[in-house]
Amino acid sequence: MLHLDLDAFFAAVEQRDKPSLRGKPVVVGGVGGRGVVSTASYEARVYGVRSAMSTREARSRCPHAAFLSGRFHAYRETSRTVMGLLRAASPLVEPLSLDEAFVDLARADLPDLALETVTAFAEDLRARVVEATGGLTASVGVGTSKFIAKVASDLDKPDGLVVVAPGTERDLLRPMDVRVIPGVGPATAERLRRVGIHTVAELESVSEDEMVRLLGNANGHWLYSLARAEDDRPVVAEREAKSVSVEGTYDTDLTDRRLMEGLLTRQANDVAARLRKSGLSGRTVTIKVRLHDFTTLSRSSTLASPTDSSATVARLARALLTDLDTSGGVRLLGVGVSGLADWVQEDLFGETAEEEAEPLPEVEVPHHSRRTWAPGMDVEHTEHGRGWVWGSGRGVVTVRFETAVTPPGPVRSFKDDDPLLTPWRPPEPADPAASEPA
DNA sequence: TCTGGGGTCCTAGGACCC
DNA sequence: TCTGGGGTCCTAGGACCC
Repeated sequence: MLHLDLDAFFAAVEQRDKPSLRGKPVVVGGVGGRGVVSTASYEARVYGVRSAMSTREARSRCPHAAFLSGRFHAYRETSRTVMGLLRAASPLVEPLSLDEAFVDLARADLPDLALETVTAFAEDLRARVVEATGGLTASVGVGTSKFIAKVASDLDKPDGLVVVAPGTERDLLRPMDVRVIPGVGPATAERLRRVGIHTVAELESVSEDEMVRLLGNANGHWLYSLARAEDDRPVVAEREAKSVSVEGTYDTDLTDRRLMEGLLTRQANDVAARLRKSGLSGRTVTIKVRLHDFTTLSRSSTLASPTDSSATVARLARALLTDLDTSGGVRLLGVGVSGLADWVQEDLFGETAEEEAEPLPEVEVPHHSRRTWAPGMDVEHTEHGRGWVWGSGRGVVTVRFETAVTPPGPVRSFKDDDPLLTPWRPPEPADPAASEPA
């Protein structure tokens, strides 16, 4: 088994495409007030910047780094190139993410699986990755199982290769922290720590029954095996999606229910559009709500038959919100669809099922402007999203949001000559009553 | 203004059916 | 009158991964 991991992938793509960033700290991730680091280049890691760290902290540790929000199209394209390279080497390739994959070497075109053969093959593969990607390096691990290959690829990062000889697996693992085992995260590690288990060697001494008692059925059996380097998971080349979801964290907490409904509607539209694009539909709609204090709630509802309709997903999502007390403020909203079924479009030709997105509710926004707000006028404001005027009254304008991202508040920057306001355009969807000038 | 977004899998309780 | 057990589906929450 071979595991390949592209080094600091997102940051490396940025440095490849923008020569001015080469040799400099680069941080890719959320750049908003509540963003986190997705990838830090090795130059940034010197300053202690790490994945999953808040961007705020990364900025304080390394203020001179380039902070980028990411160009996923470029990452996807480069990933495709690498995966193509792997698939040319073996028909059995399992991508784990854009920057990682397992390759079944037993199915590769190799005379044998001797250490020298496999080592030469892996070195050649690494060289080809550099060539095909315009300079991106990969760390590779090879071993007798997925687990060992993955552990091995981590041992000599970046730009390294480690081949673990058969028979040496358990000796390799014994001194390691239990966290090397996939599935042992912070919570499990803490549970183990409390009973005095820190290393794989210590884990080995626990009976299977005790392990199950400690960590539950699935995790107990799983850890018992992996502690002994027993892992016969096959490479699975094609996996079917089980859910599709969209979520967003807002720079300031949401308090306006109408706005929350509008945001859920937009997310539902996005999710349903993605379902249609991939020819899927699902029966269960789930909303996710993270409150100001980070407690996370979910509510779901299952339909009798699968849907890919924006209107259905949106209505269900809004209805599910009704259940929840959001008075303390909401930092995250999300919509997901699961229970997916292949769904063959009835009319393969003829009218493409270009479904109309569910219209977004309007939101009342107080403003401090003497301007006349004509319905249909575009409202562009980075802090409050983009939309158009739906109606207006004294000191208040009703905005139908297209892309609202934060809750409405006083619209400070709306001045009479505000460049963010553009001339009238016809409202859509047309509502005769609302297009009367105010 | 600590704490992303897209996922997967597991657990546990309740409803319901046989 | 009191008490079954297995299986499936649904819901909510949590751990984990990259």
